[in-house]
Amino acid sequence: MPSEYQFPFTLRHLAYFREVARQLHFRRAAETLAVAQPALSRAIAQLEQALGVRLFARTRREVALTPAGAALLRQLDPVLRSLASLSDEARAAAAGERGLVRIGFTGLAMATVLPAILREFHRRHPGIRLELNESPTSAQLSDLAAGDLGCGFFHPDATTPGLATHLLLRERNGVLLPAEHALARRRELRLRDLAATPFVLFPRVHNPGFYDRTLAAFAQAGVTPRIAEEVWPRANAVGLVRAGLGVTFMCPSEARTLPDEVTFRPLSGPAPESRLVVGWKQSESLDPALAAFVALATETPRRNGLSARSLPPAAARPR
Amino acid sequence: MPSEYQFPFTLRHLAYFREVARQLHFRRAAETLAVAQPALSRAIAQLEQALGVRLFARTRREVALTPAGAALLRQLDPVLRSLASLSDEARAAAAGERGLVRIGFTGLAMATVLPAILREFHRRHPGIRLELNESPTSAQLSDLAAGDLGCGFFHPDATTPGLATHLLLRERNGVLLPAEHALARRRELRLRDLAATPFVLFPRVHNPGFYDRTLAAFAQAGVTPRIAEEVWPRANAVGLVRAGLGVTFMCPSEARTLPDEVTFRPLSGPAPESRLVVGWKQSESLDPALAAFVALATETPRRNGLSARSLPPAAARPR
DNA sequence: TTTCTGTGATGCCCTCGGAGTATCAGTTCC
DNA sequence: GGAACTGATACTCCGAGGGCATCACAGAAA
Repeated sequence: MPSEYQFPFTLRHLAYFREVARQLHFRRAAETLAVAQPALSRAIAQLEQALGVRLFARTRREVALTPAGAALLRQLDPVLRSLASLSDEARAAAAGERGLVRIGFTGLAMATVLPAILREFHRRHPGIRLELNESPTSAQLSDLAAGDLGCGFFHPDATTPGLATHLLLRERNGVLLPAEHALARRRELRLRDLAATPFVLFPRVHNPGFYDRTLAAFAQAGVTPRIAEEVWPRANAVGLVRAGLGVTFMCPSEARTLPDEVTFRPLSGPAPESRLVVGWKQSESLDPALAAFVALATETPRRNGLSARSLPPAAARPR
Repeated sequence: MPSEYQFPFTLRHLAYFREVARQLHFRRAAETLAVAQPALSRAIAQLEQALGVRLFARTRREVALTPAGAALLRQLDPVLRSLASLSDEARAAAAGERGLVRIGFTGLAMATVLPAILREFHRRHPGIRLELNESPTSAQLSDLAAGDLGCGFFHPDATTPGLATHLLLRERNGVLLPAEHALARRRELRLRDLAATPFVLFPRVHNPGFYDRTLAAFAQAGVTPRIAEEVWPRANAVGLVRAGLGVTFMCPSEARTLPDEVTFRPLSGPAPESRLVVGWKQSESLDPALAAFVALATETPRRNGLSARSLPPAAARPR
């Protein structure tokens, strides 16, 4: 591994060489470079000695490039150009015009608010790349704490210290059931109607908040649910319902595009509630690219197709 | 056009930054770089001021990269690498391991000696690119004089001053005639047999030496040729012969792969002679890449499939 | 041939910036 | 509260880079 770069020349030498090579005339090049001619002669001599190669064939009357000089000149411009762009790139990164934001999300986020946010963000900040990872709430929380994730779209449990969150979505769930299910003919269901029906749920660890609210809703309705299967990610629950293994809960937002063999019905009375937040690590100096993303994600979310009344005031704002 | 590159930083700044960014520790980085820690602190501060961007987030106890610093670090290595390769490339060019040789050639050269030379040269000097242009002798001579051509494979006329040449090929021509031609049944022909047959030749200007030797051979045989067509490049003469428009001269070397409709027959007695030389501009300091090519082209040419006795001693050698 | 003009190289001196030493100011751990 | 460690600052020194004057040489002009 090249741990050290030691250069036998300086950028000054290279810039001087370039000008002499372009003009093939020391005096004029010196004038262009705004230095005296002797300084230029010395600088070129130093560069030649540093490289161990003669760069110019000088007669008393003419200056010509040697093959080595020609090779150097040919290769020099791209290098100088990318060197010059270094500062611009660094400034762009500082201004949040470049960068990478690592984003975690759950299936509900991708089914609801996330696509619109991504599209808009890419429009506003084309220089910032996004890295998207679907992962459960629990994993996102630890990744956020470890700094492996810039921000996450997840389902909040208790508030985690050091984490700022902003509520994006709060929806009463409905029920997804096989189309041929007896209850599918009703327009609306109640939890207690489902006492005898096996449920498809998910491992509590992945989203304990929603899991617990679900069981609380059952308790409130005076029913003990029959949990037939646990599956993850939740999107796979649709397949199990379709196969007739049971019914499951689902947000109305998620229920827009469904196969024919399943039916979505809203719940009246007690119902589990899904909450989606965007969360990021509290910090006084947020990465500019991340700050830009969070700013967009926490904007007034009317354009996400949610009715304004379903949303509480913002919990926190970056910066 | 960016005529001037002015850098607000030096390579020293960049190398220092890189080391601090890698170690995230000023004191240890200073030790690695073999400077005192204050010098490093100042250099980084200067770089930050020059770029107008904070590169490190320093607490009294910890150093971290800012987004700008991360961006700079990410982009820096490739630039430093190509910068470091500059000297190697220049040295390689001086040593003749890099470069470009512009080569002119005629059809005869490509049909005989050139392919083997090109193959061997590419094997020995993979870093040197070759630019190949087919052009007549006259054009090559002026291009060589003007420096637009490094060396040429052509048919010598009078020796041109300032040009070094080396004879590669000297062959008595035979005759190429349509397969159904009456004379095609003979194993060998004489020029005077061809008195009544129309000839396909070429404009004298393109190769006056061979043209004149051809007419001289006719005169020696006591025949005045009937010139039916003039065509250039000479390879196209095969097509005309094939079409039955006449016969033409050809080297045995060229006559190895021919269509069925034409027949090659050697000449006994007087016959025009083709000469092929490689020539280059006489100079005390030849471009290393060109020198390498000329050295190969003027090597003992046995491997070109020519009998040694048909070749005079080398006329000149580079260097 | 001689003179003149223009080329890049060299000698001398000065200045400015980078480096080292010593030290400071703040943080963390015991 | 002290010890140990961090990066930043003050001060001095020195050498690299620059300018000015000049040299050595090659063509052009007379």
